[in-house]
Amino acid sequence: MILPKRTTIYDIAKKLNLNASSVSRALANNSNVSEATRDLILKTAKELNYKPNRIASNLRKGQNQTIGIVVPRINQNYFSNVIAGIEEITYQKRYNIIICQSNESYQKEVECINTLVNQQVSCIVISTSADFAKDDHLQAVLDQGIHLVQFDRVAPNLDTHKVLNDTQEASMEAVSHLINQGYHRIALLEGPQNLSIFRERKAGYLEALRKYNLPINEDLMIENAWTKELGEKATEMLLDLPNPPDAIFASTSDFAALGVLTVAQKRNIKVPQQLGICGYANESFTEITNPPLTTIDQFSNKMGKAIANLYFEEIKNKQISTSRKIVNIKPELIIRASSQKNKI
Amino acid sequence: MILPKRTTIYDIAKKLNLNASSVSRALANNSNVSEATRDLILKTAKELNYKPNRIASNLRKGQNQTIGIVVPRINQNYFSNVIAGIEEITYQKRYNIIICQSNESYQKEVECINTLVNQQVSCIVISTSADFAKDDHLQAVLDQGIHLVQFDRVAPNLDTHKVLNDTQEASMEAVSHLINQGYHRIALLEGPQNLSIFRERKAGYLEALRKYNLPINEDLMIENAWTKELGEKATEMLLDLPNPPDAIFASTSDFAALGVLTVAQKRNIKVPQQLGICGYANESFTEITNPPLTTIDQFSNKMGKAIANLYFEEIKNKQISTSRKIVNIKPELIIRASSQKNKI
DNA sequence: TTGTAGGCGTTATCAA
DNA sequence: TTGATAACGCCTACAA
Repeated sequence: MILPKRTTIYDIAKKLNLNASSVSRALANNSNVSEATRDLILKTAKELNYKPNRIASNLRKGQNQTIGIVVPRINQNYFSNVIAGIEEITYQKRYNIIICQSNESYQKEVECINTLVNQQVSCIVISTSADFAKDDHLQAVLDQGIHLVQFDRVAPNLDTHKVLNDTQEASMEAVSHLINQGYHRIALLEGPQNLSIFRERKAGYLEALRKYNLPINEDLMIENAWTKELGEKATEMLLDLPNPPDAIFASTSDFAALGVLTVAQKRNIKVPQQLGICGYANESFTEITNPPLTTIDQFSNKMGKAIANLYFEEIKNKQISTSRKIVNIKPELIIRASSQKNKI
Repeated sequence: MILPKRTTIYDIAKKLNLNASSVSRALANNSNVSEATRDLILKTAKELNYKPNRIASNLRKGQNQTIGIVVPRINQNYFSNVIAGIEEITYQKRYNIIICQSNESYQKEVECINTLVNQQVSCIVISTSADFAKDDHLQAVLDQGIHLVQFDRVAPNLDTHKVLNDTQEASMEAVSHLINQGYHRIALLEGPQNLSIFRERKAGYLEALRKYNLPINEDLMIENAWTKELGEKATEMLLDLPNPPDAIFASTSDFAALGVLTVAQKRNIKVPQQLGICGYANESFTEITNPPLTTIDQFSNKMGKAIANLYFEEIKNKQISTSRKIVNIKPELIIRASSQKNKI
């Protein structure tokens, strides 16, 4: 492909009988250049339609004004909102973002990290894939001298900057709310327990049961129920129990909660009278189900902004090895009709 | 910030008493290097944890293996699906994507374009903002020797590669379907008419009315009704008419259609018996409203893949000025209960 | 205030 | 098959 040659600082310099370094200084607009020549340079730069070559600049300066982001799926509400939040801040700071998706595969996650390292990004922001196994690849990022911020799904044993939801407390609150509404046999839909966030949500559930002296029943805790379909299957199982639950906390996602609701409607079980439901994530559809779903808002957009701000304010100019900062965004229980037995 | 120095090809060369150019050749793994030395080089590269510096490589090669994407909002279902589709392909080709959002602002769109041009991306993929005014900034991209692919919301007068839905035909089909279901006073919720896709959707609506010899009524066409709230307001107005519509085609979005449904429910108007509804975009929630919404699937993920494939197969190695390719992805009418009066 | 020169890490060309 | 060298476009000591 033949590209029309771009104008460089040399072209500007030549036209004005100046040296390229003067042009560089003028365009950086901080150093010592006489006002006259600076104006002249800026004027001809515009005339010649000069666009700075960031690649060259980055190579010279040894850094890329870019933040790399790795998420399981770009087109999942939660993650796209986090990304949008990050972008809002990075844009103001004239940083770029490069986005990769791991597709919930550890293997691809490793490859994504490699790409970003090769691109010399200044910082990598990551939420790990579901089949997260080891954290060597993340350690390697730090070893390469690249900043690392983990969010949401984090490697618990790796001491890095993190932006988290207090997911255990939120789960505790949700289950406590169900109990206070008069539900006493509360089932749990669990996510993959290799991810700490799902372990924490389970811990919150157990904590609430203990707090209210309710029995802990293994039959009521269903593993890996984190899609609508798996939520449906789990619900079928639960409702077929000799002693079925009177409420289900879909700690994995609102999609699972939707699965619960679907099965309840199919079986003509009244929600919330006969079955209470609580989901997780405050997906937009939870408002419009019938009845609307109680759920937990994670403030994904705010998390994104927190991640970016953490980088610019606390991390950017520090050494890799110092001071890990943990930011906690408090999630919020959104109480809707699907769990309000008392109100009926 | 003090970075631990990365290993370069020189480090490898020094260790092996070779020249950097040999190392470069070995790593590029195509040119003429003896197998023995190549193996040696690859081995020590791994030992020294060598990571290629893509920035330097890109500078030297005068091209960035990166595609820049500009969309109104990252966290809108349609766009995040398109992006996910693009990423699937670019990832295989070892390209990166840089994503910017214009936030529906023309001003920010121009700035995004500039950033991407400065980053020397190989190609810019764009869907314009709602207050799209001029296409100078897009023309400028081409003038800079950067490939341009427009999708969905395109500048109609700018002759570039485009990936489109045949939105007029889809609208025509949708309205024809409503007519065939027995609705005869069909209202239209319009999007901003400065965007060609919304003009086309209106054209499809008018085409269907003409085809079936139905009168065209200005009162039934509501401008700028493209959010849930605006959809609600528009519906209130329409239902207050002396001669209200018996169906509403929310050509702008499913969110607007949801607004229609909300107002209908509030007024105890039965859907689809008394009011037919059709939305646009096949958002995930349309399946679970009560009744489920008839809508149009745009195959956003497929569009994303088509965009990326178009670039790699048709554009990448050609000159900017030659052969504009237009790819049409046929959208599909998804018929659900909200428009099926006949079935009742 | 301006000019000179060297280098960031690669790759491409030419010569050996 | 390998080595030497220049160049991609920019920035920054240092000298003038």
